[in-house]
Amino acid sequence: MTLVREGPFRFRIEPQDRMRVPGVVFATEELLPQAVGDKALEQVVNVATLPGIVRASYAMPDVHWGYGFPIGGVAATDVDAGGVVSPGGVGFDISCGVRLLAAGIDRTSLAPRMRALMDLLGDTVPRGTGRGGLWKLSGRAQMEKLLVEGAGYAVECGHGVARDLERCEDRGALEGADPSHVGQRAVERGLQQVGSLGSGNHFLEVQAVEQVYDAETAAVFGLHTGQVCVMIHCGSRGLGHQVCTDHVRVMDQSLRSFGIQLPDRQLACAPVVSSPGRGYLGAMAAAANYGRANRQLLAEAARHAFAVAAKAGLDLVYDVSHNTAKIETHDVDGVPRRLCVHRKGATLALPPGHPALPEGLVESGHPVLVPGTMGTASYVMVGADGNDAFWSSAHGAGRVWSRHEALRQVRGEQLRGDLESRGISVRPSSWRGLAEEAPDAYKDVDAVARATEGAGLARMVARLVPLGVVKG
DNA sequence: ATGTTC
Repeated sequence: MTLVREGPFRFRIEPQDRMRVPGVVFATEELLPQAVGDKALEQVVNVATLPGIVRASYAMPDVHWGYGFPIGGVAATDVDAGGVVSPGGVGFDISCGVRLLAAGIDRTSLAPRMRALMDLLGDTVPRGTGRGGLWKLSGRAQMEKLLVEGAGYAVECGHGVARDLERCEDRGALEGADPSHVGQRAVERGLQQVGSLGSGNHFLEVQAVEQVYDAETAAVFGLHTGQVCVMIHCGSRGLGHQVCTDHVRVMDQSLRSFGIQLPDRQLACAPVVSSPGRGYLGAMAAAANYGRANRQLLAEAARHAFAVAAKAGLDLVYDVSHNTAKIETHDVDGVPRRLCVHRKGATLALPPGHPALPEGLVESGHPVLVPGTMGTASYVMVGADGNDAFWSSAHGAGRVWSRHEALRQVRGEQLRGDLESRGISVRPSSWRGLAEEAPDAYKDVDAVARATEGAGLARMVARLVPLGVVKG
C-alpha cells in the first residue's frame, strides 16, 4: 500500500485491485505511523471495495482497528446506485456518543463541594457490564415508544426539559426507526439498562473549561473559561449490541443472493434498498434512539447530583452520536445524490450556515465533541467549511494499545492513585476496566485535535480538563 | 462495545 501526501494533514491511498475509490487519511506525521501500525489502513482499503461507495473511504485522525471497518472511518454509498449498508460500518455500540452539559458554577466555587458531588455521582450512576439502569421499562410496548421517539420519549415521561431536545442531534430521535426489526432478545436486554453507562471507554466526567479558542462560538454554546461541565460518553448497551449481532448474521447469509464479494467477511452488508438493508436501517435507527434516551437519563442523574451537592443547574450544550449510518443528500461530482453515510467513530460536523443545523446553531455550525481519556483533555470543536468527508470529524483520542497490552502495562489501583494525586477524583467500576482505559493506551488527544483542525474537518472552540471521573 | 463464548 502506498500513501501519498496530499497536504500537511492529508494522505491518499490510490485505488488498486478491487478498490472503487481512493482512501483518504487525515493525519500528521506523528499520528500516521500509529495508524499504519494497527492494521486500520488495511481496513480503509477494504471499505473502498464496497458496492456503491462514492468519493473516498475516509479515516479520521483518531483512526484505529475495528470490526470490519476501522473506528474513525467514514464511508458513503449511493442509495440509488446499488449502494450497501453494513452493520460493521456503524459498529456494535450503535449510537454510541457524547453529551456535554454546562454547569451554572465555576471550578473555584465547586472545589469545596467536589468530594460530596463525586460521592453522590459515584453512588447514583449505574455502570459496569450487565447490572441495572435508572429507568425500568414495563415491557415491549413501552420499549417501542422509546425506540421511535428516543430522547423525546424520556422528556415526555418527565426525564428532562423540552429545551434539551433543541440541543440533540436530530432533536433526539433518528428518523426511520422500525422496532419490528428489533428482536425480542435485544428488547429484553434493553429493558433494564436505560440510564446506565456500561463499561469500556464509557464515562461520566466532571470537567472544567481550561481554554477558549473561539470566544464567540463558545458563548453560543454556553461555555466560558473556568466553567464546570459534565461530559457523558455511552451508547445503546446490550440492545444495540444484540441488534448488530442479529443483523450481521442476516446479511452474512444474504451476501451470495446479492452477488456481493468482500475482502473481509466482517464487512457483511446488503443494498440499502433491499429487505435486509431496510430491516437493518430500521433497527439501527431504533437502537440509536435507545442510545439517545440512555444519555438523556444519565444527564438527569447528573442534574440531580449537581442540584443536591453543588446547588447548581446543568444546561445541555449538545448531544452527538458517533456510531451511525444516516441517509443524507450530498453533491457528488456536482449532482445531488441520496447517500447512506456510515460514521463509525466519527462525528457529524456541519459547517456554519448548513440548512440541517438546529435553530440557534445555524451561524455557529455543528458542535463536535471530542472526548480524551480520563487523565487528559477533551475538546469542543465546531464544523468547518471545506470538509469533503461528508461533514465528518474525529470523535476521540483513539486507542494505540490493545486492552490486553494495557493490562500488561498498567495497574488500576496505581492509576487511580496517580490521577487522585493530580487532583482528579476517580470512581471506578472495576480495577481491570480502569487499567484498560489508562491514558497511555490512547493517542495524544491534543495531537488529534490539532490534526482535525489542520485537515479542515472542524475548528477548536474550547479545551476541557477533567476534575472527576465516574468510570464505566 | 458486549449478560467480555450459544
